[in-house]
Amino acid sequence: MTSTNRKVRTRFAPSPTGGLHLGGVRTVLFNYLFTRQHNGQFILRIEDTDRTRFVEGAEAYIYETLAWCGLNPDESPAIGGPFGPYRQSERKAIYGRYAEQLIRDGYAYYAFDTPEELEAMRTQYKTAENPSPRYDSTLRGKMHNSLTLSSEETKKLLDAGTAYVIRLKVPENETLRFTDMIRGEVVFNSSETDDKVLLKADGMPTYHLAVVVDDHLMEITHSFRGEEWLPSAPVHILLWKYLFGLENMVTWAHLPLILKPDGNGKLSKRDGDRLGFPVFAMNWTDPRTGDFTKGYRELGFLPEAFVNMLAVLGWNDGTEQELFSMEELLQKFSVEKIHKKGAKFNYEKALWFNKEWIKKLSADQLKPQVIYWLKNAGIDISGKEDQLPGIIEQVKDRCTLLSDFVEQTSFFFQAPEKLDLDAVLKKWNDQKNSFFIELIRGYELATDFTPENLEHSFKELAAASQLKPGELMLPLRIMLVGGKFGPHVFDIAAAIGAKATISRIKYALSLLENHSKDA
RNA sequence: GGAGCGUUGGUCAAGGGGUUAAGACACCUCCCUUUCACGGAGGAAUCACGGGUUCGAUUCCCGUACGCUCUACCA
Repeated sequence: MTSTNRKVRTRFAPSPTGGLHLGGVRTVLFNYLFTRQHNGQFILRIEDTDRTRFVEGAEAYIYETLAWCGLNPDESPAIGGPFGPYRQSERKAIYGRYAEQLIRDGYAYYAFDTPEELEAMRTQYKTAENPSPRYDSTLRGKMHNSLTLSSEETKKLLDAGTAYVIRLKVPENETLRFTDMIRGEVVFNSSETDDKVLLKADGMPTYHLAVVVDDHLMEITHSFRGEEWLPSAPVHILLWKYLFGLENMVTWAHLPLILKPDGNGKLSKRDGDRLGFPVFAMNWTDPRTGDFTKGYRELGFLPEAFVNMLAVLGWNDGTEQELFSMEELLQKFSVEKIHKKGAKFNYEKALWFNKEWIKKLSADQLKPQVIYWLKNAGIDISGKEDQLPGIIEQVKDRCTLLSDFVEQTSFFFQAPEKLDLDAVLKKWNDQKNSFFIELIRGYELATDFTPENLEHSFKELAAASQLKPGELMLPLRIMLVGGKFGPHVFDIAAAIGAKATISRIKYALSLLENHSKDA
């Protein structure tokens, strides 16, 4: 009946008020997957009708986030399209016309109540049973509007330039229903919704008017939005009915919320700050306050992992599979399998996804990212680029975040800055010291510096010195790597070469000697 | 207060009238590993509660409880 024969068109309609929240990106993802599966078009529309909340740079941030995630729109303010403009602030006149039309048709009215009057109404009618009185059919007769005023009075006020809003005249006791793609049929009674403001005093529309008008004008067929919008669906249903016909209404899908890990409730940026994980996709600095908020990208997440993690937060294909590439998501995603229940966000699991994706990607695929992180950390890899894929291959199973590549690979390029001497000091003695002096001699003479040869001569010397190799390997590791981590120690020695190996051993020996003296 | 939505292990979840109720994260034990990881083996749930329907309900229906969202000239 509705849009089955129309070309699928969806939209993501964020407000440019700050960084993009996890939930926002997931909404984009589901939009995108659904749209691509139906060979439709995905539109980015900027809902900047609230001038007071507009934040410079937020729109650019949105483009960058979508690009990073590989979720680019087909139409947007930046790239244009046949249904522009795509910024609601630039469509102001359009909404005004529809609001006036609603008034002419008797579905809306002018309201002149000042904020103070509204406040007075709320306190006056507030009772224990009704803590938040609404501007609705029961009360509008008592307020200052074109329904209670004579048409002459109304005209006079309008002509005098009196500030006004246009409110929807919500009918009494009307059953309003629609079929949600995720929840099935949802029913409301119109008496439960108030006379929502459609057009604000500054002439800008509220979300309710703008979303319906634009969805119609932009020929949107399916609308994915967060569950927090469900209670305002009756307003939108009414608007569709009065303006464009219920038969043309978009098909809605109200997505479950992403909840905070502890306790309950919507996940907010503050929860991330409090619990120590990002909620925004990328770093964000509020230009007004200077407040800085960390993002997933800069923390060292791969976009593949970020998208994957979001996809399975509230969706699952019914199998055991958890790791999905974008191609697989495009193939397997289905709205029917989106959950109804909100999911508590689990950062540990998000890290796990990143770790899995680092393991999953090849060294070549990881290489540009690793180079970026190493350069950022001031590590000079010049002359060793060719070795990088091999090095990445050796350490990638040990990395959870891309940033971990710095610690896990830096010792291949430069001597460790700090040595975990405590790890060796406890069991250090002259015998071991002599062993390493001998080892240096041996390695200086070594012609074939392969891991196998190095290990072989190391063990031979250990046996000759009557020492257990196990007690010597950790010291060697500390000397070369700086700490108790990393790939096999002889692989590292071979990779950095004889010269570096020997100088690092010598340097460590000198430190150990000083410590022994001190003690 | 009201309305709407929801309720399978600590978390994410599969499943769905008859099952030993999958799997993953985290946690614990062990194996592998002369580091750290990877990997491997194992450990824990009568599916919120109460009624129905049924030969049989975690699965269907109705209540209850609990939770969430909304209740702005914000989206």
